[in-house]
Amino acid sequence: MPVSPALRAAALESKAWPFEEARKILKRVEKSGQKSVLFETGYGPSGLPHIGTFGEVARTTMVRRSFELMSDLPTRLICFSDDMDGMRKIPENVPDRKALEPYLQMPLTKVPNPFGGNYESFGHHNNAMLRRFLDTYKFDYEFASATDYYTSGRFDDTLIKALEKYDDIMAVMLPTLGEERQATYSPFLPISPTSGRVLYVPMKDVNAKQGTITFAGEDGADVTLDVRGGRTKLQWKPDFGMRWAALDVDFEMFGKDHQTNAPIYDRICEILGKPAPEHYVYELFLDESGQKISKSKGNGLTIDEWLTYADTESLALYMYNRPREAKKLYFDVIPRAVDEYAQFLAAYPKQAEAKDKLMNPVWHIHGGHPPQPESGNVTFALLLNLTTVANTEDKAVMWAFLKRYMPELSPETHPRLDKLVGFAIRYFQDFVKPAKKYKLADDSEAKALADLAEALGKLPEGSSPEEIQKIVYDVGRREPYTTTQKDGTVGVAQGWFNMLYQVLLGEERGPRFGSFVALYGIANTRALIEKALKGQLAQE
RNA sequence: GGGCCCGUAGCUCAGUGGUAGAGCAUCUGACUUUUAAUCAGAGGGUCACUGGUUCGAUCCCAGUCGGGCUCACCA
Repeated sequence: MPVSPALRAAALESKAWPFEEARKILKRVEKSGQKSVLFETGYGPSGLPHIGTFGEVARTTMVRRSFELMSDLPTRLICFSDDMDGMRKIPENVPDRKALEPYLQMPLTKVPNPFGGNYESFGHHNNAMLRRFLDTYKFDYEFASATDYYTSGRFDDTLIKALEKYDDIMAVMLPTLGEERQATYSPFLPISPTSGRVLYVPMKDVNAKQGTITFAGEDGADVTLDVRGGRTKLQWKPDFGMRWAALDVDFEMFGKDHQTNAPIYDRICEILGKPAPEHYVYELFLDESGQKISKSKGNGLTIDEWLTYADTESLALYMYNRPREAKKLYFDVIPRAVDEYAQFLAAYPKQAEAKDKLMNPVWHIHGGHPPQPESGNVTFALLLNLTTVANTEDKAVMWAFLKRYMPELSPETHPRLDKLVGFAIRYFQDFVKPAKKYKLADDSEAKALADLAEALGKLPEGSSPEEIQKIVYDVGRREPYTTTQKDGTVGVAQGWFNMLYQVLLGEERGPRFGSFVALYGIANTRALIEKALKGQLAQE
């Protein structure tokens, strides 16, 4: 789709971070005169997809879409899995760990899949998980496997180049290593022709003309191996640079943990004759108490947890916001993200100037095509509150509450709201309900409740909230709940209602009780009272 | 030590070269048969500090102080 000149001009000026990054790429392509642009994200073989994976692809895509506003050059995104890496240790979370022991140090694509199934190997399994993950969020990407790329020969030319520049590469690498490691370091890792393991051994000879390396094999005898066709792979740092050079990668972002090493990857890439890609360093996430989130610690939020309680758009907003800040990632940020997203989306159609539209996060979240916002302004914070008040796990009851106040709403016309209702109910089930503390009714309270149940029983199902409320007051007008009103008549004290909430709902406060009964149902309420009188609620 | 980021209301955080903002919390008032997904309002900030650029700086620049994260022969 052609980009309007006004939009393009705004993109070239915009201060939104994806545009800042895209401009760096634009400068680069103007200089090189290249005809296409390649974005890359990379994955370690061990980790299953996690929230950082989502963030990296989402953010890279934001830069990509921003770039497309500035330039007509075609772009691609490659998601590269380093599945040829040796299995250094057996992951904790696999069945029958012992069965994997014989495969230690072998490329992951040679390790049998501990999860069984149709996948050729553990690596293939992990790749499939990654792809399924990315597909779930409808990312536009091309998957790439290190094993495929190495074995098919796509890296061969660059590997030969690395042999030619072997000394230069060593000169970059050695100063970054400790003394001990320096003695044995090699940028080339042969795959043992006998055992299939990835070998970390020093080189005895490198021959660029022949395309071979020579090293001491596992039995001690010298082995000479052609580096091409997947017979060798490169060490981590040179591998980055080699890959960038071989694929002509233009942009790759990564977390701060790579920051110090990035200049080394870049240098290798340049030694291999290609300009290093543009980079963007993002911050890692912290948990509620400010500790770094790590998979092994299991702190912070997982992507599944986020998406249990909120939608993808809210997570994308979180990822858009200030990638360079170490942000806390825990439950409390979710409702806010959901509501802010809705606010930004509602504002978008009203924004007349391209400049403002491009500063709106929803432009980036939706790649320039945000959907129409829904009418109504029910916030997620409100819905979360409402589940507590309504004390329900039933969407229909939630909607009944909603419609009483805003009759124009319905699940059919407001599908997004309906989804949020579902999320709010999960929140209720997981956080509110377990925290409930039901009070056990004492004798006089039990008597009052029994009277209430009886009085309610005389009302027909479907009575109005007002009728029910009248009964509730009538029954409550007894000791110790009476109070004298301004006009001198006998009224019902707040304590009566507090008792009802504490005993029946496990809350300190609640909705207007007549409304609650009308929506919850008279028979249901009587059953609830019965359970309370038997002490069943307090036991739960 | 190198690098990155942060410092704005009691708390969590937005924000912009032109009179400081939200949510929560606090307080006040109204209303309902004293129950709140109600309504109206209030208080509270040297925008860390110092200098510079500018007609004007919370914002840009330099420095200072304070805090967080990251890197050390793992990819």
